[in-house]
Amino acid sequence: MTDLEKATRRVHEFRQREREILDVALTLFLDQGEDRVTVEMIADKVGIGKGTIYKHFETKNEIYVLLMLRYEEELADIFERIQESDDKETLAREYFRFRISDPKRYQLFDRLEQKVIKEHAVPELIEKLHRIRDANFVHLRRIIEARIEEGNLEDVPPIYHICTAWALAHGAAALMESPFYQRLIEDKDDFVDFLIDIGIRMGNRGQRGK
Amino acid sequence: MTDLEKATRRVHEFRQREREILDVALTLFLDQGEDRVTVEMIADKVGIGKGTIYKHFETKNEIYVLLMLRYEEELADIFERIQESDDKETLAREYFRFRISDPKRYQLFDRLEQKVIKEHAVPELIEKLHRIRDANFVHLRRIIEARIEEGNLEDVPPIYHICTAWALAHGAAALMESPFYQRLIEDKDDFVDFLIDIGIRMGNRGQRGK
Amino acid sequence: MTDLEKATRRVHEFRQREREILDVALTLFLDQGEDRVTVEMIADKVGIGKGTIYKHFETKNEIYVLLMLRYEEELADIFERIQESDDKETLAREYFRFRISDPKRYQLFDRLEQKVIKEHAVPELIEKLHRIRDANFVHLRRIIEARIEEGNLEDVPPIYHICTAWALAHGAAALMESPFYQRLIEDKDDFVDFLIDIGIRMGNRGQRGK
Amino acid sequence: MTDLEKATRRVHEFRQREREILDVALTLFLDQGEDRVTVEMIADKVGIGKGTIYKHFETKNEIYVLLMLRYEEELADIFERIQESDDKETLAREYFRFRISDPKRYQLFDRLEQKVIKEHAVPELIEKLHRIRDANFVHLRRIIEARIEEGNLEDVPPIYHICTAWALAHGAAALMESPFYQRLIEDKDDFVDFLIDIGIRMGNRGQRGK
DNA sequence: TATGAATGAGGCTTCATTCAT
DNA sequence: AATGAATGAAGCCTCATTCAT
Repeated sequence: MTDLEKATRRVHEFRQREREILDVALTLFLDQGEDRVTVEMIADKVGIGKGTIYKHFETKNEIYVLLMLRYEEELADIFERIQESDDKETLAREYFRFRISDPKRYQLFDRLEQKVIKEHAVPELIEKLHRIRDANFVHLRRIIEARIEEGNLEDVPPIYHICTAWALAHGAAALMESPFYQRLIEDKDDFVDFLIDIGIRMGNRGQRGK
Repeated sequence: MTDLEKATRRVHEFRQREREILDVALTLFLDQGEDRVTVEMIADKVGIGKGTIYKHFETKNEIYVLLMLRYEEELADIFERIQESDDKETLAREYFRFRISDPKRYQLFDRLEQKVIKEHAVPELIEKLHRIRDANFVHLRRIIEARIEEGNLEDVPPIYHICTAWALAHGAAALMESPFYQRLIEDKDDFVDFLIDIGIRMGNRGQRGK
Repeated sequence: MTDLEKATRRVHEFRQREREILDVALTLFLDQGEDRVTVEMIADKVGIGKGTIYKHFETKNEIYVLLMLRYEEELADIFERIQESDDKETLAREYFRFRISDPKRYQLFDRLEQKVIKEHAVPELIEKLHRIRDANFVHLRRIIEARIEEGNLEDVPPIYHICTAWALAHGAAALMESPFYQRLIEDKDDFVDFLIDIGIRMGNRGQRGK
Repeated sequence: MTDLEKATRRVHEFRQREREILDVALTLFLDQGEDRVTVEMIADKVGIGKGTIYKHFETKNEIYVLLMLRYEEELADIFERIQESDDKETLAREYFRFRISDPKRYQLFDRLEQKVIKEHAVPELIEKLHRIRDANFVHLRRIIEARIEEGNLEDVPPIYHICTAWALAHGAAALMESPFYQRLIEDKDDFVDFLIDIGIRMGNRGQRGK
């Protein structure tokens, strides 16, 4: 094996470990709440020393943001893959399903973002996060605009439709987790179908009062 | 002044101070985030000693929940006042407006509830909180049922409509706060009208695909 | 009723309340440990205000010492009553029985005395406590001396016999409370008889190695 | 130096520091009373940070119990070393001397055990403490049984003799510390000899009233 | 005289981060 | 590069005592 190969492999292993740390951190955060999870717990579960974590990430806040970035990139992938699809509804449906499917994770990220922003921590990463979201937005906006042009969606600024969808998805994620509301819904699958249906049609033309 | 009057006044002043503490706490929590606000900061701003806070509330968690209770009781008042109204839509509209009007507060409470529940703290108060919510629910449900009977709303379990509305309101509250989405909406009032309109009609009969 | 009578009665009620406070304090201390019992708890159980306690006693430490004084005075009463008795052994036996009979109380006082002395609190009361003990000592010493003269007890300084008896009684009190040792003794009454017997005879002449 | 050696040395140093902390804690507890000694004071005297203490011990209570464990293990060592000795009295004499020799320490532990048990803290360590005591007991019991068989000790359950000895030793330890009794004994050594002698013979056959 | 709200010093504990090895 | 012992700021909470009414 050449030195180059060795170096390459080392870099690869380093990245691999990074991913592993993030995976473990996410699991623990979801399980116990980010406040109860210490850096040491993460290190222990990965099987490395606490100091090693700090070779990969500057602060705990950085871990938070990197997890959010991963999430947003997954979302970007979905957009990418579906882009070409002719089905005008699939995108919206996928978007909702992805966002609602793992509400705990989404809620976690929501909390984390608020916390990190409040502390003005890792501003460059936050910047990057917002850039990716912007990009994802562009995709959404294009779809919306097309559907408005076709006369399917009410002709308001596209951002209105997007934000409304975002709000419903966000609220739905919270709903799923709420122990209070949870116990009042018997057939969860049926309800989710109902909700998604509403989400998809709620901005349709002719749906609001004339 | 009789002894009784004195005692009554003292009780009144005690309650007054309690309210004052809660007001200050809420302001600080909204302003700086509950984690950054220490009990001492609250005491300082009220102009009392740290220990005095603990004459009124057992723990910081109790302050959290009492704030949430106040919120939910305000909501109950709204329901009470509107109850008799004939206007089938007013209730829903008021509900949305109240919930969306102060999103920061709502988000705060959402975070607090999750935190308190995770720590299994002050379970009796949490219990009480949920009881009040249950009561508020009953009002909502009655309206929904009436509108379904009139044939205005799609005939699914009323809870579906309620939860969907809850989700949209919750998501809307979050949306308003999101620094990211915020900067993309120019005419906020117009958008809120759009959103509330959607909220009110989204479960209307005949709106979903046949 | 004359003013004098009124005043007398008031004084009497005041003393009565004082006794009541001490009774309640003792009960609570024995039950929950002096550290866990707050002045407020005592006031609540007596049914008076916290401030009232401080009309009767300067500090919590004073309550401690007054309880110890009561104990030592009870002991003095025993000595008084038995004084005239001819039975040379009764006194010693009574002494042991009294001391051992309520080990929890004795242990409490032991702890309290150490605490108060360590803090150099209420030195006059501590002084008084020691004076009463001295007086009780005199009684004990007289008996011991008489028995030595009769040739029943080994002829060492009387204080030796007294201290040894004190030590055994003290240790016995601790023993009774020890959860560890407690479970190893089946017939407690039988053991106490054995112990008292040993206590009474342990300094008898001719019992030590020649 | 190999990595293994390094690791070994590091472990050794860690244990060493642990011992150091316990030593300092004991000194301070004996000197000023456990309640007046804060964790910070211990850290300061050892010359380390407050947080470091918590790398070694979970709570202040754990420090308490570990000190007690050390004491009980020293006792076990004494038993171990003397085990083979033929001298039937040496064990008892050693036991008494050890227990009485450092009364302040013994009293401290007694207080600590009561406190820790009352708070239901570190139950596993308390469990372990009791196990060691049980083991020490077995040694004592064997000796006692042998002496009963030889006809030297009164034939009552061996536990009676043990508990009586325990009580006397415990009481003697308290006695030595009592500022009150202390000033009445002039020749302390002579008295201790007397006491130990009594301790050793007090259960001898034929000593109780026929 | 009785009250009880107010006080604030002081204790224990947590944990993100640093740095010498 | 990896480690993990050390750090110390910071937070929550307790409670004996005071004092104005």
